Amino acid sequence: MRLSQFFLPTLKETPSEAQIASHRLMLRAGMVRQLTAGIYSWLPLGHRVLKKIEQIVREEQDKIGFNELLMPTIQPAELWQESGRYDDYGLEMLRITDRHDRKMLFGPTNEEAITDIFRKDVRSYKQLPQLLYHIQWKFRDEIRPRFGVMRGREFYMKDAYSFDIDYESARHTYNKIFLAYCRTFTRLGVKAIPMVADTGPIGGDLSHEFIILADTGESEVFCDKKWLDKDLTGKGVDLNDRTGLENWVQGTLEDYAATEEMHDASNEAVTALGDDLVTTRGIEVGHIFHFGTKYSEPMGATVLGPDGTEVPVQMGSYGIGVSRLVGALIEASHDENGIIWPESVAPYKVGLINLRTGDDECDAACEDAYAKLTNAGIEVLYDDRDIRAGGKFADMDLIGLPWQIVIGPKGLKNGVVELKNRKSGEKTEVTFEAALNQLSA
RNA sequence: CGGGGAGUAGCGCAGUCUGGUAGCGUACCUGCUUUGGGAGCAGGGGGUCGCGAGUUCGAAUCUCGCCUUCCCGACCA
Repeated sequence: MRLSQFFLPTLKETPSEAQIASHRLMLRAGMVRQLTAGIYSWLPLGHRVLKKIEQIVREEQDKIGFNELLMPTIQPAELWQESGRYDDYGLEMLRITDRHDRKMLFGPTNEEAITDIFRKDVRSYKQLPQLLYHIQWKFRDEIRPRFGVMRGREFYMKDAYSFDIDYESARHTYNKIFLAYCRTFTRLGVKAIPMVADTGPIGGDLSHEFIILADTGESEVFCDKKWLDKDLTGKGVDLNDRTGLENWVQGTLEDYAATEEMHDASNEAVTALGDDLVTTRGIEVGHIFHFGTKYSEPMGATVLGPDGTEVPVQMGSYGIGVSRLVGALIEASHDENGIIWPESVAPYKVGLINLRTGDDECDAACEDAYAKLTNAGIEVLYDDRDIRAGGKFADMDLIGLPWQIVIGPKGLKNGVVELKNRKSGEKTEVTFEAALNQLSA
């Protein structure tokens, strides 16, 4: 993409409403613009990151056998009256009325809707388990939206739902999701620590939150320092081996980690840690629940078992805050000059900087580099704008692409370009071909 | 919802106390000179001063009401 043809409204100064790093940087880097409190438009750069995160989340769901579908954002009130949550959910649910005076709502989550889909078409235990998910916008009318996309009212979430015949089977599904989440966050380039969680209004008895450690996190968290460099990729774990997977999950959860609500300072496991207990703040980016028959029972989601009796199915739901992750990743990775994207979610892999737009030799070298990078399948953002070098450097650091290739008259005289790593700040002078090779690797 | 800020050009701000032609920086447009980490000079465009009432000869400024937004707290992917 040529920057001259890209909508990238970067800001030199921070709009006064933005307080925390991710919000400031998302506005300055031209990723989002606020429409009203807690509701944002995603500009091209932000949209690319959102879609990259979404795709990684999707791939890891698909790998454990979940089926993607898409449910509506608007739901009828009756469904929620059936589950009993229409009254329970409170003011956070945005309620609306259609032209026939029918009560509708903008979905804050989809347990009811998915249960309705399930109950209409699944009749037998032989059809279980059913593993379904979608990635869709949600609306929760937060009392106080804040921190940009981290606590918006409208947000993009992956929510998965499972239906199993019994607890053992449901627990296996839970374990699969647990592994998929560990892998998802690892691929996103962050450490998200699973912590035993309060099940809250969704209910149930088995639940973990995945928390990214960051100073600006919303809640205080406590964990064994072993978590900080623990491998969560679950290499070699066989998804079909129930016992093996269960053992891996239990082994992983062996070390202490708890959110503020669940933390118990007098617990033996905590006191034994001593200085190895890390106290910091965290951002919740995922939450998984097993809640049994909480919805299947009132809503009549039953199947016939092998013995011919009708049983309510065992359900679970599993969420990842996709739009929140954009902010959370920035909180976890930035410096005074801007964002530092992990390569897996960067809007482009490389920024190509033409230091002297308008200079024939520079333009030709950059055009050649742009074509070669593009042909090599490398996502490149080419800054061909006719502005001074300083502005290009500043913008490129701000938007945080992992690599920069800087081409200017001085380097060209010596047949070299500058290759800069955004994260380490390391700059090397190499031939363009060497840079291309390194980036292709 | 309780407490505390803020609404003046795209963004950052001054002006409000003490009423009298709406300003500065930056961004934007034109020209010239520049060009390796946010250039210089000259010229130029852009404002219902959040909205509505009121007081006054006259309101960004004073009074009343409303709206929006940000921060702290209780709640949450």
